[in-house]
Amino acid sequence: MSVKHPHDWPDSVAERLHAASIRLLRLLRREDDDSGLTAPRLSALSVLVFGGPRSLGELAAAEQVRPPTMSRIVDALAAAALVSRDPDPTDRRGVRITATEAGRALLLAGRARRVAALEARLAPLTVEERQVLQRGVEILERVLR
Amino acid sequence: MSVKHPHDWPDSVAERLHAASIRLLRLLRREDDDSGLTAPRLSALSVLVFGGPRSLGELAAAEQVRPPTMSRIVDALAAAALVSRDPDPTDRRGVRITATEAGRALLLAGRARRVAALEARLAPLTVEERQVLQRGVEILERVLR
DNA sequence: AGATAATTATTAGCAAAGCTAACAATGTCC
DNA sequence: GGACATTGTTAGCTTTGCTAATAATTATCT
Repeated sequence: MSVKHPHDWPDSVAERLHAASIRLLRLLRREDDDSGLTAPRLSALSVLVFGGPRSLGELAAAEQVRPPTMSRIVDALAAAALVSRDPDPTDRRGVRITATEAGRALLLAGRARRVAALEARLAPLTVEERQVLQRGVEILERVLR
Repeated sequence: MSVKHPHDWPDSVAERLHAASIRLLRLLRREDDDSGLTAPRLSALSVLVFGGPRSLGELAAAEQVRPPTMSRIVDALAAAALVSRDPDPTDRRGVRITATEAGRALLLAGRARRVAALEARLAPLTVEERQVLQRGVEILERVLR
């Protein structure tokens, strides 16, 4: 009962990491308002810009959303000329969704705002604190992979 | 132009922290499906359970949502007997929203699932790595305050 | 005190996001 | 060739988000 419980102590790393991540993203979400896109559209576009073109099903899976939901999000993005829907040459059922140059530009500007807002928060940190934070992020990245 | 740019180098701490937080929460979101509550309801309930009772306006502000939106979320939570809406004794316009015992129990169970999932991910870490992560989280908590 | 203004929450009505079910089109397999 | 699986869309529902308008109460200012 004591060995099997990884968090017998209060305020485990996991709990605090969980809470801190929620607060961080909630804080940065405000920056997205200026983009003119809703959060799900922005998020889907982000996958395409940073992860490259993919099928609708893959995009839905990446966003943890059902295909019909993603289909309508792509509708909106395509209507705004931020993505293009092209037929998959190898499988004519499939669709290849790609971010356009306009979509890429819009997304990069938005992410820059978010990162800048976070940078501003991090500005008062000492060099040592930044290093600790960086090593923590590295570990976290490994854990999430 | 070079001094004023906090991230002239690629993959700044802010960028990586941002990306890692997104991935972390996306991963843990799956655990919420079992709760029977939607994400906004779960999140509002969380504020009440961990932050204590508060007015509708305060709750809306905490969730970065407009009062009408929160009013309906509270409707649903109250209908499920997870929160109670009581009149504010000092200001009869106001409403005091409190998590019920059932709401508290449901939320704690859900958070336990999320934290357990994250604990499972952190399990392979060495003691030293956990310590680095912990110190990183402490810094992050301070930055977000 | 009494009129006016500000605050608090709800209701109404709209757009967007999520879902399941049903469907069309294509690909796979025997 | 024909049964079956996969891929994406359409249809129709609930929930979430918003703004505008309303009711009720509290605060303010002569």
